[in-house]
Amino acid sequence: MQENKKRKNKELQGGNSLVKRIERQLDQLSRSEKRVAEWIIENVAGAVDASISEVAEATQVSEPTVIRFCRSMGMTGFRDLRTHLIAAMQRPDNYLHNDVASHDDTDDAVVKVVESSIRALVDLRTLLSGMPFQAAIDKMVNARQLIFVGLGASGYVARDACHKFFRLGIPCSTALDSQTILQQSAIARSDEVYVVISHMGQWAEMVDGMRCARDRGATIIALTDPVSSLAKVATRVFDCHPPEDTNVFTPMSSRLAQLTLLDGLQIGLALELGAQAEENLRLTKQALFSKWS
Amino acid sequence: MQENKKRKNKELQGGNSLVKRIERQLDQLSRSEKRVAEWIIENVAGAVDASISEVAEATQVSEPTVIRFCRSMGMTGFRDLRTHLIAAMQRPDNYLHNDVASHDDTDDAVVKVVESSIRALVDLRTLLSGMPFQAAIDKMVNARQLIFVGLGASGYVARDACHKFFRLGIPCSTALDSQTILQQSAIARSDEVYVVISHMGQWAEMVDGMRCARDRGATIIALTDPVSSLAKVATRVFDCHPPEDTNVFTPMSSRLAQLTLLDGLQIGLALELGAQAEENLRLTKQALFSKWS
DNA sequence: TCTAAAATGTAATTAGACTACATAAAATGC
DNA sequence: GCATTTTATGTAGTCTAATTACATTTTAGA
Repeated sequence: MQENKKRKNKELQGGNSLVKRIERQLDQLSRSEKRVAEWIIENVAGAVDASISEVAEATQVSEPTVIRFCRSMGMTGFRDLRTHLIAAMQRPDNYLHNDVASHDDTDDAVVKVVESSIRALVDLRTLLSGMPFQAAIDKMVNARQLIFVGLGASGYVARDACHKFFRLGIPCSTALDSQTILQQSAIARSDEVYVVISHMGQWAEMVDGMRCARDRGATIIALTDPVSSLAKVATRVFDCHPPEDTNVFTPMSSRLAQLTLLDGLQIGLALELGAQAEENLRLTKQALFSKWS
Repeated sequence: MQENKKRKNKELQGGNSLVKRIERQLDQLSRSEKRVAEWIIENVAGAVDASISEVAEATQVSEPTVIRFCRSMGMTGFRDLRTHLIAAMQRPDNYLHNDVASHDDTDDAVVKVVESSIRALVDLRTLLSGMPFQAAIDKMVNARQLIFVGLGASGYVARDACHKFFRLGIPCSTALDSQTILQQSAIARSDEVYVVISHMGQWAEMVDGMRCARDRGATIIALTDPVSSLAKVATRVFDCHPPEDTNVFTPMSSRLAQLTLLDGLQIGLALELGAQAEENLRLTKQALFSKWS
């Protein structure tokens, strides 16, 4: 008993993912157990929330068979399996891609949305090393002003970023429509940094404006598709490949990656600026929190 | 010495967020519930393996009291609590590693930011099962209008959501400052749905406005801390616990969770609305993409 | 084709989670 | 300080999930 408990804990914390373990043993299972195994792999997320009868139902198998499957996997029972599944879900690399389909029920769809968002960020993590954070920050440190540029949905990202960066004590503004972009860039200065967010990087007015600003000596940092015309105009490019548009139900997880990337830039800049920026951050937080505490 | 030992123990068992959340609410609990809370904090590892009767036994408290404690913590029940404890156990002291420190270099900091964002979404994933998606969507399906409410940083989330939902063909608007919120809610109707985003759920004007709208029969869907006063006023609550504010360099990953959650709601609603909404989504995408293809 | 072993299901059992209601304690008003 | 309401807690029972024991079916080998 004592020993059992100890072992369980060790496995919980230790590396090897349960999902992979199931996959590995797949062909040593009987037909029914295999069905259970496959369903769980397809549906790790759902399995975590399911009761034994729901699993039995979904796989067209009897309840004892589900338990037998658990035992075959070396667990003491269903409860134990659930424990390990929950643990496995805490490792983001275990999430697989699953498109939302029109026959999905609400809960399935929601789970798929969240998982696709997680995947977007996991993908981002692998791309980080190729991104010019230090170069971008070096430009920002001495900037007179940061201007965040984005049209449509990217405008919301630009706004969010502006709101984040201003808390460092740097003058920040936004340009969220063609007119503003063109006017702003017409008076660009070499000590200004434009942060441009655009999935496609193909809007003519935006590219024109940025080219103009660039010609006037401003720094253009673009979060965009690296093959776009915007990327060609930019001083530095952060590779945000556009969403592959397979499915109308696919959410725009790419904007989460952009937001996170901008979070990274902001934190990086804060570190570079040192004590003064840190103090500014502290003060802006405090200004809100002191309302209640 | 004694205290030192205790503290060390605590750290070992979890610098994890759930334990912190329990600790934070400790003094808002009744005497018996507090005993349960304290036992769990001292004994996270054991609590994971325990059944409800074992917890009741160990704390000298009745079983329903244990369940009441779970509910007080914003969980749906004991099973739910166990799920969260297991999830929390999976990151023993990683939090220390994930916090950006002022001596980090840029690349380290950026990686930490991305990982903490991933963490936020993985946490969201475990919270999903307790969230009233279907109920919220049922209300939205027949709504005359959706009104997205948020102040400050949450305002950006509200805007983003508004922009997402309107593409389904539903009338959508935003209320992003106290004045607008109060005026809007003064004329609320029973066929309107308010979607309110607020970390703390404590801004008096917002809570007042929502109470008023609720009294007039409107549906209030709140993305907020489940123990807040906003939550008490809301028709449905999506548990978005506020960020534990340890560090000025911590990015607001919680807003990523909110955005993702709203993505899920929107997709779920699209599925519920069926072919017409799907067509609207397709058309709005096309309207943008036809510019280049 | 028969037999033994393995696989699977049925039905009953047990235990765990939860609810409704009752009682006790505390807070509030008079 | 007593009555009244509110809050906190426990008791007993219900319901559901997990598990076991046993029966039936399927499969593999002689």
